[in-house]
Amino acid sequence: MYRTHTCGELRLSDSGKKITLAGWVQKTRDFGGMTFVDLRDRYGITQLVFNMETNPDLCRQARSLGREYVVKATGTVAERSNKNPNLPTGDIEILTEILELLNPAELPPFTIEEHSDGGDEIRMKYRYLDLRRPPLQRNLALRHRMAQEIRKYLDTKGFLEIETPVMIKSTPEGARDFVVPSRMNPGQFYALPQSPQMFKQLLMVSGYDRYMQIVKCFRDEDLRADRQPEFTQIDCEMAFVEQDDVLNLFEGLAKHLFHETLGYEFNEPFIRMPFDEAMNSYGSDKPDLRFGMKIIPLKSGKSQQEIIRPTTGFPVFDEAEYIGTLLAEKCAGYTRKQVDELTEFVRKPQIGAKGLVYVRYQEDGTIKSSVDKFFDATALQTWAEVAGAKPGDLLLILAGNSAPTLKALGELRLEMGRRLNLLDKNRFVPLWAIDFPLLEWDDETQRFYAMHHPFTAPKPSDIPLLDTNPGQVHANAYDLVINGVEIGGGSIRIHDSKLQAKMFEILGFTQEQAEYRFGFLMNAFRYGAPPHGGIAFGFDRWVSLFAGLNSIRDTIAFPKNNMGRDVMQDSPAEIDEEQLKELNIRVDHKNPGA
RNA sequence: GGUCGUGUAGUUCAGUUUGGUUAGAAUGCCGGCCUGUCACGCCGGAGGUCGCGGGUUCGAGUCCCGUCGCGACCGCCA
Repeated sequence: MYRTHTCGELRLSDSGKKITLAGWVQKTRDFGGMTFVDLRDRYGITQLVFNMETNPDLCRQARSLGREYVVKATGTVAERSNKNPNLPTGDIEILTEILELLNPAELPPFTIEEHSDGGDEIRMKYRYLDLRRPPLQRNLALRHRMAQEIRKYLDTKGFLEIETPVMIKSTPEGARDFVVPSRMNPGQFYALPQSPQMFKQLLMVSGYDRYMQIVKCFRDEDLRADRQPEFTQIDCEMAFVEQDDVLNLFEGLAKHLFHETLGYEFNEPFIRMPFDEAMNSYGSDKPDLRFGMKIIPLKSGKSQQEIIRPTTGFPVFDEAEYIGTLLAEKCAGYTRKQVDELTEFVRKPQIGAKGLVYVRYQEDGTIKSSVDKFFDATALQTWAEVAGAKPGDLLLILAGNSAPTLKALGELRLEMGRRLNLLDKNRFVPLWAIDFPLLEWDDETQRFYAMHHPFTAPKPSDIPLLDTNPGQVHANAYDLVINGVEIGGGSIRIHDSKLQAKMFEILGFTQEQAEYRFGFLMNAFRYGAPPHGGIAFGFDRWVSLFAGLNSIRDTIAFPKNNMGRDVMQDSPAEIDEEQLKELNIRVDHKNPGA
């Protein structure tokens, strides 16, 4: 028997028990006359004690242990004379009688403790060592807990977990596919699913009216801190439901998860915010509602609003399609340097604003701005009033074309939120973003693309617009957003094969193309498809949000870096000529000799 | 495809702005001492292809060119 207990469970009440522990040596503290060894497993740390007087041989053996040696120790639980209040097992120690070395260890390249001294790069290379650290173990345990609670909750709601294939047919829309060659079908390829979208809709046709799956999905696109080439979705679909049914049920799931894993309660229903409002007030379709600071329009063609009048000789404003401002409360005291930093921030190519106009509503009631040359005090006063500014506040104004300016204001709003410390990691403000546009126009290819995916149902009242003004059609689509993070999204689907055919037509598919790619789905819809809809959540993101992480990498046991490489395995890698031959594949390197 | 940051001891970093003696610190590691530590302490020691290649120079960690790795972001991600 290797152990009778774990390293995290023994307490004062176990005193006198003869026990055996097994684990890794975290640290030895050698005092000459006596030696302490911290023994670690994933449950905790227990101190072993060795005394030169009682057993010199054993004590010398303990001294020789190195970090991360795997050992087994048998002894008696005893109360410590010096207790350690920082350790759950700190009231006791093990008077060790037998010490068995199960396996020595090479010196690890970084310290394996709560806070390692190693950087990201080396910890990724030795991921199996990093995973020994408590923070990683907590993250993976949280992930496990959440997966269990998701299955538990959805099971009580009658969902069946059904697996769908991983090798499927490539679809042209959306992200790039990862592709798998077929040896038995030379020249032909499977694709890995970007999501089980069509399969879950087919399951609805097949009568499995509540489906769920925690499933890997694959997208061959450039990566970010919150994007991996393979990631996990909580994929769900329901038949005979309307949008409200879906939102209500999965709001229940979200509340269940918050309650069970964080003990966090919501007493109010989640806010439901139309896409247009999110864009106009927050410059984002995933607003962070942990703080206010809404965007206030000062000039907007759409709303006929024109607080800022022309005739000023200030072309930046005169020529702007849109002018908007943020009210930064109590920031009138910002120094020149701070304002310059903000200007620099909005001028970064990623943000793309040309410049930043500020208006200080000073404590003494006077107003100062960077455009005093062009506007008199009365004009500035009007802006301040519209923005609801009080003495001591600062207005930050951007101008330009509507969409990019709103987006830039949204980024500036988040930057101010960070600077003013308004982003509390322990507070969660969810919302449902609803009423998304069905289609997005792409200038480059001169065609519409589905904003969600091509199976999303238009709002029934907007269907006539499909012929006259497709860009104006709204969809029965929705996103769950928490703290500015898109946690999940879904839609009510088209279940009518004629309407689906029309969608493909609007998206520029010929009938043949649609038939080739989606024929099986359209066929299925002819045999009695129920009205249905669903949602999919980014499981990795949800875990990282709950764990308070900025990256999803540490919610995944073996993640890839931002080039899609596994630096531990060193994958992807070349394969043997023999393998290629079998697959009828010839590699045409862009850079010969690579 | 683009922007920005970064690469120096096992590890985390300083040194690079302004080229100049033997490249430092902390931590880890090794040896010695130490009977109540738990960030143990004290004494001693080892440890460097300054990412790689080229160039400028009497002289390059430092300047220039190229290249590679890592990270963040924009584009992209239905």
